[in-house]
Amino acid sequence: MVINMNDIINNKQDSKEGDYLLVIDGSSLLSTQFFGNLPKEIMFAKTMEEKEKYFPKIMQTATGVYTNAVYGFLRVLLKIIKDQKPTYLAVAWDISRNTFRREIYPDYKGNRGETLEPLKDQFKLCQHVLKEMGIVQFMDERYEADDFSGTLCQKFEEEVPIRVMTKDNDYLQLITERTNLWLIHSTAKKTDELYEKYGLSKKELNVPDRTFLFTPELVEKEFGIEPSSVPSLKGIGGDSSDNIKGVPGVGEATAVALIKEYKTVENLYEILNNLDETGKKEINEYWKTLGIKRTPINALLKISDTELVGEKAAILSKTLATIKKDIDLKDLGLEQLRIHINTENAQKCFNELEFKTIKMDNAEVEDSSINNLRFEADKIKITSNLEEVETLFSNLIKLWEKNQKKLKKTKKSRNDKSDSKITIKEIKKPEYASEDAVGIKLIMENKSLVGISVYYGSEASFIIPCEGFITPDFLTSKLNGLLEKKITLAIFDIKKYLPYLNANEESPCFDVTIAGYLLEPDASTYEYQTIAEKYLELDLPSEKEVFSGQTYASLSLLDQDQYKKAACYESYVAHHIYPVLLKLLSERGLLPLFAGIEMPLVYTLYDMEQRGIRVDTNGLKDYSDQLGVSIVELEKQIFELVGVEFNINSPKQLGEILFQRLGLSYGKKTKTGYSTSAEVLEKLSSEHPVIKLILQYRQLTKLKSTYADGLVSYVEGDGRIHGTFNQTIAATGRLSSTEPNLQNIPIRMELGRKIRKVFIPEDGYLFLDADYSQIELRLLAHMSNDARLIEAYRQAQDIHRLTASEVFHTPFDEVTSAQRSNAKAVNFGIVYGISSFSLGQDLDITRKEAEEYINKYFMTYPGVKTYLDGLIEEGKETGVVKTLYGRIRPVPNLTNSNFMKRSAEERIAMNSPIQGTAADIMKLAMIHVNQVLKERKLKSRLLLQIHDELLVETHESEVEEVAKIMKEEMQQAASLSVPLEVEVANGNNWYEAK
DNA sequence: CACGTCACG
DNA sequence: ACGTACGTGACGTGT
Repeated sequence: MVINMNDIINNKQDSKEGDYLLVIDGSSLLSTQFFGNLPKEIMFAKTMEEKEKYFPKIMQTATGVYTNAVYGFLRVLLKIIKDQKPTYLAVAWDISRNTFRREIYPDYKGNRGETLEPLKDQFKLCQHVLKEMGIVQFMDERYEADDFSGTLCQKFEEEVPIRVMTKDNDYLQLITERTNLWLIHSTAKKTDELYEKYGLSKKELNVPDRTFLFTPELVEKEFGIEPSSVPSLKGIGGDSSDNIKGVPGVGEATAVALIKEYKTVENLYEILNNLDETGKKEINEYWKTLGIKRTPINALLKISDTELVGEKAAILSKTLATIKKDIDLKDLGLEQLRIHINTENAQKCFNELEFKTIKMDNAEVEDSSINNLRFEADKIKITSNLEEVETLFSNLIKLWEKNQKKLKKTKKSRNDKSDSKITIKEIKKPEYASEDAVGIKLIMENKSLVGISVYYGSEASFIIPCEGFITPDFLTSKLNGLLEKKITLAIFDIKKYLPYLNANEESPCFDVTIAGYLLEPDASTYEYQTIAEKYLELDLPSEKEVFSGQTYASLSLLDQDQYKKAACYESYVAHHIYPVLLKLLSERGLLPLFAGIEMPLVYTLYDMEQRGIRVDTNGLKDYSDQLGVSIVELEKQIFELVGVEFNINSPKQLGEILFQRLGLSYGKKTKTGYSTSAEVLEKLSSEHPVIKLILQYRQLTKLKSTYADGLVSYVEGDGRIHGTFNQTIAATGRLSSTEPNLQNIPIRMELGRKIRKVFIPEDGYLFLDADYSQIELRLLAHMSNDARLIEAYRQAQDIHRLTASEVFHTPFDEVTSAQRSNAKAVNFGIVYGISSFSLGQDLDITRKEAEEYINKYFMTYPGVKTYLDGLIEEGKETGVVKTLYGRIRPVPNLTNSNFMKRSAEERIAMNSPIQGTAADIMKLAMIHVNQVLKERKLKSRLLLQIHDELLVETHESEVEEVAKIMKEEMQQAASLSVPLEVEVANGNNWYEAK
């Protein structure tokens, strides 16, 4: 049977979305981006002098040209071109205040302050860049951006639908069925609230971030008036931003109510001017029914020769607020606005402006070069014939060898450029072939191998189901044969297949999933579909999509064509992606980390999972029963106290009981109701005796469901739990543990801690537990190179006490335990990327006091301050922060205009290098410990890693030797400017060994 | 399937 | 202008 590869690789569908014209109010967008990308010190500063102090912190080029606004503008623009895909584009600018409106009203926009110095020149700069990019722009001394926008709308809306992007709401008047508005808000929250209010999905509407899509209907719903009434509304109510006064004495609410009723200024005065005294009284009464409180009729009818009041003011204000739609644009045609970005010029500008994180190719504005992968008409052979399979493999090996010879001839030796500051101790590690790998997929069903798919170019691509003479063992031996020939195999998630793949640390196995993870550690998945799309620009159906609809539980996987497809896709992508990822890893300095840490670690983790950890199932059941008894008792008492039975586990019901039935004072609220978190409840514990019981109940049910009962279900036939360690989840480089999570077994509370007694070693064995002492703070000392912190650790001082002594101005020996524990919180806070707000909350002190602590801390350890600031700087410049071993963490939001997002990213930038380096070091230690144990043929085995702790099951006869190995390997995993301390303990269960 | 809550480093 | 600590995973509830 032969499958044509064209049937398998579906072409990317050219989803033809509707053409439309996008008109951007450039001045609006540039100024919002300017303010959004200012350092927060400037936002907080009150006086101009204070603001100026921080101008040097604004993004600028090496020569001191401010670029923050232009940067933001371009990012937004390119993102829109990519995501919202406009067909035509025009940008309109305000370039002068001397517009025709000033001729009729000299105070027009008279209330505007001076533009901030750093923004001034960016208008011209931005216009220059757009010009270079080939984007059509409109600007003129006499007209404003809105007049050009209005004119463009008028001219083209019959030809093509239009979107106008601005932050000024006087543009609302331009809205029609054909012309919609993207109104820019300063915060995402505002827009989200609006979308929620009207039950709209941002995603479906496909709108840019922080903009709300206004249609005529939505204008009507939100403001109660039609778009065309907007100038009249401003005619009455005025517009403070443009210094349009409206009718003096009439406020905004009244103006809205009047325009809602009369639509235009003219209609309103038509009636008002023809009223007699009784008519005025009647209309006053009528207006009251419209919700108009203070009667504005006198103000509306006021007449004066000297002042601008009443109708005269209304008419003038309306005129000023009316957008001009008939500027003569000569013979401008729509086609002249079609987007054709001159990418070369654009990239040149970006380089000049030193925008390293904006690349033209982000925008996908050009037709991405036709993907040659799509046109391969490769053939996949499916066979379970022994003879055929043998031939396929031997042909594959011949082909490989031929290709390698070719490659070696043309290839210059690759320099693994690495900027990691520490060399990785020599261990066994794989050597990968240049640019060429065999893509392999092992097809599993119920944890057994049912076949493999191999992809190696058109001449050696096949699927082999396990049938007849083709056994799992046979396939294992064939794959092994490839590895012995040093043939590089590219596979997704190798650890999953190690039962059938006899690979070890030195095998040239390239785990595509892990490579994807190192290149982009905060991605959500690394499935073939995602990887193919990201790096090969190839659109494949995901495994899920392939399977959807037609799976037959009764049939074995490989009897179903769609399973074959998915297997083919995966080996196909693995093969094609190898040279791409290898190059990227090399370019980004990630190869030493990949080959020296992550790949060898795969086998260590596999060993740990295979070994599993023994559990005293009876002990676990007893523990569960005891908890059960206490829970029932607590339940009874709680129901008695509140006088009604309810589900205590339901935050909804509990909230209603506590805060409505019992009337307790609620603190926080969540999206869905009252918060009943432990934090909130603890503050209430004096208000009602039931609170303490509820907290106890929570504690016990958690222990019973998650730990006691939860763990029992994971114990396998051998009396052990074989959990999974995930290597590609945590964005910092840490491991994660699932099914079950063995990294969050209780320890902080005694009751929970007791559960550790059921984790027991094999008969004749003991547990050895080793943990790094304060590894993150020590790394902070090393990485910041702060003299004082380093000295303190070299002298083995109590770091929390030292910090307390300095921060609280107390002699070292007189530091109280409360001071020490506060200082400890500060130390932690620093590692997490501190904010005074949160530290204050944590310590229950004011924000100001917390800020004092932080300031004192930074005065004590000035190197730390410099280091942390440097991390943010580095992140802004390069888009990533790095660990000592070169592991990267993207931090794209350091320039986000949303304060919250930006601040969160700053904390990430400060924390990730530290947390990540600790993870790197621990991983190295694990590989070493595992390797030494095996080399020395010891019976002891590594079982668990809990971030800074290792648990080993040690044979009684080996305790001392293994304790020494652990301590030494962990301490020597990295050589830093401060010592790494490791504490080792042993015991007959996990409780004792800690 | 999202959310709230809580367990760990 | 925003209302937060960094990094995880499992459970129960309620849509």
